Amino acid sequence: MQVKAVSIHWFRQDLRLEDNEALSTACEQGLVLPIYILDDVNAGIFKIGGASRVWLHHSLQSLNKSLNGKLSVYIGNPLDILFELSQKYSISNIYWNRCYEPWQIKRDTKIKKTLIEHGMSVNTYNSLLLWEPWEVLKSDGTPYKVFTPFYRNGCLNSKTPRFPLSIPTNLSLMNDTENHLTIDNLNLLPHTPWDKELVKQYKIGEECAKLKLEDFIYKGLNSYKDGRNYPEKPNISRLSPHLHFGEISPNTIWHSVRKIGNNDNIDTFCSELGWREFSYNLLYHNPDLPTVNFQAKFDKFPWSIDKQILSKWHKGQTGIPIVDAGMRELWQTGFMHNRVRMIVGSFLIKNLMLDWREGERWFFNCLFDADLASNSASWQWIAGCGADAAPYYRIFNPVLQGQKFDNNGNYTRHYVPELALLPDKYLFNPWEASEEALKAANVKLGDNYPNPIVNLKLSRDKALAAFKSL
DNA sequence: TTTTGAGTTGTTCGA
DNA sequence: GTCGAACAACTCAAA
Repeated sequence: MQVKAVSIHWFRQDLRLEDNEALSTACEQGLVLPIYILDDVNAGIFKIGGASRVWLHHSLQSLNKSLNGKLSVYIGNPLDILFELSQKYSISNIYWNRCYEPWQIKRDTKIKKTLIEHGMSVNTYNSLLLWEPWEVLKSDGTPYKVFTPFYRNGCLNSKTPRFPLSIPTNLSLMNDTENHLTIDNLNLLPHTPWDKELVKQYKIGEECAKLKLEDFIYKGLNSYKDGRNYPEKPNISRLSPHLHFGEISPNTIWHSVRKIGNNDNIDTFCSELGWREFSYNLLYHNPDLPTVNFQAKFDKFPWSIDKQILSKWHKGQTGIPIVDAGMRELWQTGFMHNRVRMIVGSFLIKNLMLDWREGERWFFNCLFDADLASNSASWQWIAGCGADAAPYYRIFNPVLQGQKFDNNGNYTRHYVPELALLPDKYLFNPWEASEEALKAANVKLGDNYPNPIVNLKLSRDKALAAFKSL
């Protein structure tokens, strides 16, 4: 007699066993069929980017291993797949953890409705956010637009985030034996093997995420508040890709850090999780956030369109060392330090005057941690058109930023080795170095390193005038 | 309804 | 070299 599963657990952005409320609850009911569905159909223009696919591939491999090879994977429209599976194995309980991107909400609402109409039970949980976006609202019932009150009043003054659940001990799994699709068949890896070098730098999966958190608490957290600004220092957690795919839950991170105690470093780190919540909250209440200026007055901003200039920004060939270092870090590692994200973002928008959506698109495709909510909220923020955004006159000077936050030049020299021999004084502004200094460092501007593609002062003044005219 | 205080991340200029 | 003010008023949140 065929053994019948009681439930399906549909893995999405919760690729873990620990603190997975939907999975734990499904396991309490009995035998579970765990599945993953690659859905590029419903995602449309928001389907996951190139780097994220690579991460996803390895994360699924890791998850499958934790599930003793019982993960069944599919490509296609989740409604059809769930419906077929439930018919084939007579399963009437479906479990998943909620996702919050607008296209996912639309899809999942329809799936839930249809399945319920067919007599099934659909059980959904929160394992991605600390607070539900529809629960954090002002007293008048409308969403927050400023971070500090959102975080202090909306989040910290409301209920304590759920304490993490342990790995289910009663994990009893089956797979779909008639499905022969493997994780390799999802074709998440690129045809040209650019991913090999990138992946070498990471350990992907739930166990590694947990170790990384412990390592950060031990080595990075103590000087987080200050150290997080320096791209060369080991004070950042680098948990973002793990968090995006749900290899670790925000609750696990929150409570692991909170139980240590209270100090500025811990508070600052927690507030970064708060910024993630704020981004999700903004996206939930403003589904157009990835494509439309949050502040409508920016709709008439005179963005420049110059594919060649944009391409130089992509490649890290702008002639501005700290900008090129950041863009090359992104290309070579699938990650960019937050301080440098702000610098390259400010440069794209306020010096090159290119549309923030160009930067958003590039980041979304290149970042392992690409996350629709965080990415769009952050680009809108740096562009000045977002919620609680940087004022327009707050334009980063990439020379000063380099001198201040990469003060020994280690970061810039690592990613822009052609400038490595320049003394600190000229590392961030080689165009101001004397002929002799350049020659001594074997730098030939316009030859082995580009001249700056814009004049920083003139472009700054131009941007100030354009923003002021709004 | 009105009022009041506050608002992630910066730079430049002039005293 | 250091420091405060200006940038420019505006919107938001909460009492």
